[in-house]
Amino acid sequence: MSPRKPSTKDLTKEMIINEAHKQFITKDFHQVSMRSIAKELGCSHGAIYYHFKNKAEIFYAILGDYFSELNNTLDETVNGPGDHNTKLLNVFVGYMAFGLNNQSQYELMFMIRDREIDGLSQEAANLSYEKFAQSVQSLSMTKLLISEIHSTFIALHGFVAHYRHYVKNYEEAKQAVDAHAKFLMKALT
Amino acid sequence: MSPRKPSTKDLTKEMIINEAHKQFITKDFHQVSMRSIAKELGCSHGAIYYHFKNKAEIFYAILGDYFSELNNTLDETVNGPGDHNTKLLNVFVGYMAFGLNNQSQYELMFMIRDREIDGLSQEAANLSYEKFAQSVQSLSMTKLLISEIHSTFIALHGFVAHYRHYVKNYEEAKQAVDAHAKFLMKALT
DNA sequence: CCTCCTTATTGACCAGTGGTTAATAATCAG
DNA sequence: CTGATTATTAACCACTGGTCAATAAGGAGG
Repeated sequence: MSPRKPSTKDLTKEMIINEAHKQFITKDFHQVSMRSIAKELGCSHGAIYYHFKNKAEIFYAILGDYFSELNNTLDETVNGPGDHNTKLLNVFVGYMAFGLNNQSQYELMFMIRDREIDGLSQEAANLSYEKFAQSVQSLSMTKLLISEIHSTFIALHGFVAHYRHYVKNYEEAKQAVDAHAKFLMKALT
Repeated sequence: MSPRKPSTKDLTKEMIINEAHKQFITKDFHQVSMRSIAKELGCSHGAIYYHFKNKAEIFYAILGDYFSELNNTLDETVNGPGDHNTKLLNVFVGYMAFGLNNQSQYELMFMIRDREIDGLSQEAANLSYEKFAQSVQSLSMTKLLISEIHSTFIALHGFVAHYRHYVKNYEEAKQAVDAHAKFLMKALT
């Protein structure tokens, strides 16, 4: 009745995710194909479908870590040193830096709304936004409108969505990031 | 030496563009295929390649009109009635409305930076941005920083990029559009 | 050891994509 | 009618995501 021992080193979910992740760092979702993953893993692309029901599922599995990273960055900024205004500014900078340093991932996390999301990535995105909203409110001197926080988020999102075509990482857009963060500070006070 | 008369009704560039445009209204760039265009036109998809060197060229040909429309909307708002502040607000609202009412087109105009742009769409996008920047400055009471105008544009872009996943047109996001426009007004004053 | 059952994997297949190209049909000029 | 030019087709290429019958690999029980 017992199944085959998983100890024998066949293809594992982990191996697939690792390989997909590896390629995902330099290519985007559409450029990483099931066949390119299989080829690098030395198996047929059909085998992958035994472990994942489709391509999206592989990449959604990867995104979990990135949502965590984004949330942690947020937490660390909020709970870190400095006055409220500085922290708030750093929350903005941190968000943009994350987006620019993880462009392929950011795209899948917040930009692609592929056919029939299982709500998987969608839910995590909403959670991240909630955390962002609460952090911004807690760091603000005054009571903010929900729409103000939302507009702020959208403005940050717009920055990442725009600059990812022109820079490879945060470093290359540092000045613009700072300016945008200050612009948003002004809008909130 | 003269070629065949173009008067005979074969396949024309115009017919192809019209059909592509027609499908482009309800589907996005990736969903409209050379074969779907050819099928509707009653020709083989290979024939299209005689008139256009590739798929992108067809769609870039379409975008010209949309850039014009966007620019015209901007002009009309600036030269229309109302005080400066109201006009400025309407510039913001107009931009977002355009983006939400022409989502597929907006995507190609400002979001997709496909492999090796000929600078075709890129250039038009820059021109549109320049027009926007000048309009905003001319309507503003104070001298604005370039970075402020840029941040404003990016915030508008972010709004469209975000909301296009949730609404079908401007009407459905009217409230949020207004709030966002007011938010940006606050940031600029 | 041998059979049975489960799991994991292959490779052929499907329908679709953008793009190329040799052959050919259609048309015109001389 | 002949020859040149243009426009079109259909077969082809190399891809994509996805499915599935056949099968290899291994463990459990007799």
